[in-house]
Amino acid sequence: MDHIGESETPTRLRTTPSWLLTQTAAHAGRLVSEGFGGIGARGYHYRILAALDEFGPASQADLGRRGGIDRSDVVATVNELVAKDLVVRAPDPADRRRNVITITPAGQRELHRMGETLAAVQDALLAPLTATERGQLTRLLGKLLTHHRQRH
Amino acid sequence: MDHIGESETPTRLRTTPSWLLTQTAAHAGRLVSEGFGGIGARGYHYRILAALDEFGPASQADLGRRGGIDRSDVVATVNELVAKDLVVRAPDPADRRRNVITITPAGQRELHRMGETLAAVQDALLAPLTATERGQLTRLLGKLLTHHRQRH
DNA sequence: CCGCTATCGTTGGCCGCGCCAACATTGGCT
DNA sequence: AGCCAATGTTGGCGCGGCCAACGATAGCGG
Repeated sequence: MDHIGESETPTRLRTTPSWLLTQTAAHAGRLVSEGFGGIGARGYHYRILAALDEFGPASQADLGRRGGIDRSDVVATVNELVAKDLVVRAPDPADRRRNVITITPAGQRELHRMGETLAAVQDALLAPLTATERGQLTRLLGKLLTHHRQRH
Repeated sequence: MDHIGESETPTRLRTTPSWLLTQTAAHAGRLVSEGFGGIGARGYHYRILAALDEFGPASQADLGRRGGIDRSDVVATVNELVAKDLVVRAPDPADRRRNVITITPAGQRELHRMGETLAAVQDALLAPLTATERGQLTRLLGKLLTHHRQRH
């Protein structure tokens, strides 16, 4: 009758690319969360610190655009980063609507730490793939991403 | 100095596989949500209906295992499916801890409809990829998934 | 110069998905 | 009989993505 069995995944799911994507992304997200959670941080922090480090001081709106974060979420994230002294928020004298966000030395150190844990996560995530396969994967995902970013 | 520019993505993000994964998964999820949302459904519904259709009546715990859904979330989802008459919940006479969930004809029709919208989403999602590239992608993702599913 | 429109920061809220703890009920095993 | 495992259910948490509204400010066209 019913084998008290191995709980197989339905074919309809196993063969659906979007399912494979969201599932692997969920695994990746869990690994990243664990890594970042260990140091009291999360993805939004890394995105904003990375943008600040690469492009220099910026307004919150710019940070949101570069990191793909909603303006409202940028507010909360910058609040957290300010509380940790990883970032400084100052009004922009040239445009009084804006705040200028600047990364602090402590913020750069934190970014470096997060980068290391992220690198470890990548290794764990891509463990079953060869070097060439990893290249294929990043290429294909990049292709999808650039395509759908244009499409608004 | 500062070009009021095109809000480029930081290199640290662009080159991180887990970032590519979660971003493309976010796009995929948005497409799926839009498709399903148009018919008042969501991902959990499809997962459970698909499992029921392929393996026949099952307990809620089994459904959760097959669809990768937490027991508590299965409860809520089955409630919704019952309210829509897509599924029937009955106590299992052979094991009074369990409920037996059975898909109804209306549920099968709904599953079919959802399958069609899902197929359309896959096309939109994978539009920029050739057939062989799509095969590569699903193969690589499948490899990652089976690997990390074993690792608990 | 005035007024319209756009942008910015901020608040507050919503949804989907993944997960966990607790509890009472029931089954299975020894 | 007694212990342990499984089940369904309730309630809660966190992250990520998104939207609506508002006041303040800038910029632009008439």
